[in-house]
Amino acid sequence: MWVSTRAQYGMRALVEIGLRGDEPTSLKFVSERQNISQHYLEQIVAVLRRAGIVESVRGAHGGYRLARPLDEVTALEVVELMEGSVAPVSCIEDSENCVRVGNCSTEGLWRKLDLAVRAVLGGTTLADLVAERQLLQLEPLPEQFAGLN
Amino acid sequence: MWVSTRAQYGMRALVEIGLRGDEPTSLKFVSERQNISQHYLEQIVAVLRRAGIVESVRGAHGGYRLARPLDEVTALEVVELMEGSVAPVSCIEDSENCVRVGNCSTEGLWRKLDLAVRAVLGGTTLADLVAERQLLQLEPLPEQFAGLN
DNA sequence: GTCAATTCCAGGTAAATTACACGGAATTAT
DNA sequence: ATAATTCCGTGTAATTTACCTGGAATTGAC
Repeated sequence: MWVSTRAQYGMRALVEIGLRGDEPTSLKFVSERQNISQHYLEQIVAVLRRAGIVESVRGAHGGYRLARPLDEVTALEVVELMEGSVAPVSCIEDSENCVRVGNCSTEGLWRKLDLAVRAVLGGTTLADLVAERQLLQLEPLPEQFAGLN
Repeated sequence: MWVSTRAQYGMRALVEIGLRGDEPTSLKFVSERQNISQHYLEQIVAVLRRAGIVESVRGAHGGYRLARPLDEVTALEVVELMEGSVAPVSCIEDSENCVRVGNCSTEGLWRKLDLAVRAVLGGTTLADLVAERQLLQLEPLPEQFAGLN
């Protein structure tokens, strides 16, 4: 039930980018604040760009900004994009994939799990995460967390 | 958000074993009915045995039976055992693991996800799965599914 | 007491995935 | 011009996954 670092980093990067509104946010900035390899971030954000979640501004003082309003990007969309799928087992996505489909003792369980995951991720948008992040920033953070979260 | 085949196979094997009550069920039988490599099953069931979920009967006509009542084995226990953990990210299991803990914009999301997964898996026992399996068997299956599910 | 059916065990392994790094080309504000 | 950035293809080490191999130990049936 693991979420890859690609998806984790993608989410954290989007919050960072979303937080700064229309001003383009550079990956150098994100990578420093979030302690993520810049080169790795490039690959991750490239996927987000091709999917129309962020848009890029090239050149000096360039960076990325959200291509859509905060509340129109769900965590489900992001995780599904970075992960390929959120389904716990292959037969749920791709019914053809399994001879047992419709006749399997565990199919119902995985289906319930899939729905629960989709409910949580689909019910959370970047707007929620940015809001949470801003709340956190109100309380001054201890030194060790400076520049993080 | 993937569940490994180890966990999938483990669940299916347990349903098969649970279905036959006190009579020990051989892995040959399980592997044929469920189309799972017998050697791979050995490794999986060995883990279940060491965890006290099944017990073995050695020798001819041996096999495995459940070590506990059907309704005292949750899917959560099995998946957690086979997978090591069901947490979506490491910082949830092991708070020490993350400098950002308590100060992270995405922590809440992963925590909600973890709870939802635990609710579904923890709310399902082998008794539920065996019952579902028995319902399926009432309707005669098409030829191609004979011996499956 | 032999034989067949089984669990038990200690390895090995090929393929895929993950989480990056490397090196540079193209673009643009200053 | 220069410096800051995105963009792009490729490489790679480590880990994980999903198995297989080859046997030893145990036990019921005859």
